Amino acid sequence: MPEKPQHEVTAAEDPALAFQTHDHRHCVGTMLARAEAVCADKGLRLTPVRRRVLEILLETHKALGAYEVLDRLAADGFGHQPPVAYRALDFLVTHGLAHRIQRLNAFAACMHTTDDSDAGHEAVFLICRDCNALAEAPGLRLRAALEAAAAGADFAVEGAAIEAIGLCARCRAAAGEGNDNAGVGA
Amino acid sequence: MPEKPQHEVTAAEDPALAFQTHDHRHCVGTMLARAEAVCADKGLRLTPVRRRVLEILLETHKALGAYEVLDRLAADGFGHQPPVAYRALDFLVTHGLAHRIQRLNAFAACMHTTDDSDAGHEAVFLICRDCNALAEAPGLRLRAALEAAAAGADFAVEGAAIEAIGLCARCRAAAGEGNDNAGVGA
DNA sequence: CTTGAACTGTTATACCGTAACATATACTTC
DNA sequence: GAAGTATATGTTACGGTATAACAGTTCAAG
Ligand SMILES: [Zn+2]
Ligand SMILES: [Zn+2]
Ligand SMILES: [Zn+2]
Ligand SMILES: [Zn+2]
Repeated sequence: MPEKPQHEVTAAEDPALAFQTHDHRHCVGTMLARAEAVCADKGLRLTPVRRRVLEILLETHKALGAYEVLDRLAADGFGHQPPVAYRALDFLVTHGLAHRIQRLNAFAACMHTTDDSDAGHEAVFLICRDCNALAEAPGLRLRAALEAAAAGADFAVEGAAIEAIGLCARCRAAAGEGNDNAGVGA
Repeated sequence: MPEKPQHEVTAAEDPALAFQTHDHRHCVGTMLARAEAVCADKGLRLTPVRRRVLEILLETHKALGAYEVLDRLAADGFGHQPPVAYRALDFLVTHGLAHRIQRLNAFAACMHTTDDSDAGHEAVFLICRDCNALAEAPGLRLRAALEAAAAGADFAVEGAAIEAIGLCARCRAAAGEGNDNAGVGA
């Protein structure tokens, strides 16, 4: 069954979209614009490599390995060596424009519009083990629960990685009906 | 200031102990006994390598890299090749006797006595960025909060890694007073 | 234009993890 | 106990992930 037409909403506002067919150009445009705004605001330089890396990450709601990113960069005429990718990725992660997904040794574009707690903001990552799509859900509640749990050990939380593995609605449905369906989120 | 004398409590019952001076032999004894009980119960074989790996992990409330474990194994007359360590570690992780800490690409002995949800039980890891000590706090509340957050994206959580970075009480105190203090937890 | 800081690119290397196969040990069945 | 099967241990070899160190380039002032 085909999806209903989408209105102008990005996965930044509704994480569930990452697992659905949607007009992804809105996601890309919104997040790229935010990146430019953030950099202008903080006096950071969104150089060609960095911008291209962000674009590459934004192409899909999935996490990409550094070497995958590197291959794409190389194909675009940038450097062919790991540090080229890692440095750009570090820049994006440091300034809250991308996230490292520990579990996958991979990176994904940040999907937040709210630049209130810009760098190192808290997020929860939902990773579908079937289609590999990745959504970024708001983690404020979880952060509070985490700090409560940590308080019991007299531990001061500075940052947290919260990564859940599971099945998105689409893949659950497919599994239940013996259906097969193609990729999503790009 | 020296710590007050400890009674017979392990880090399994009080995660905070992982960050304090304590009689660690209780931790080791308790967890080793639990491992044997679990294996006997499930018909698993806690072979010499596996047992030794668990002992190595139990030596300290810190996460150890696979190659670090391997070096210790080799020194004890076991194999010198990576798979020797990885297989034993996989066994321990699979059966809930150890955990993989994604953020550190490292492993730590499980510090739970409650074998209710034996394998793959949920836990929150608190990692002190200063002394590298690691505590395992109960994660039931967080798991609930996580499922609630995931429900918003119609995502079914099957497993989660929750890893917090921060400062333990001891290291906070040391930082605050310009003190220096030695290692802890072993 | 000069100077220093930041960015890009390179070589080389270290760390983390697994595939594939050979050997040895432990259970099962006769 | 012997034969056969499953499990565990050990080895070689390789692939994926990440960083150190250094050289050249671009940029923003001064
Ligand atoms: Zn999108
Ligand atoms: Zn999915
Ligand atoms: Zn202990
Ligand atoms: Zn500490």
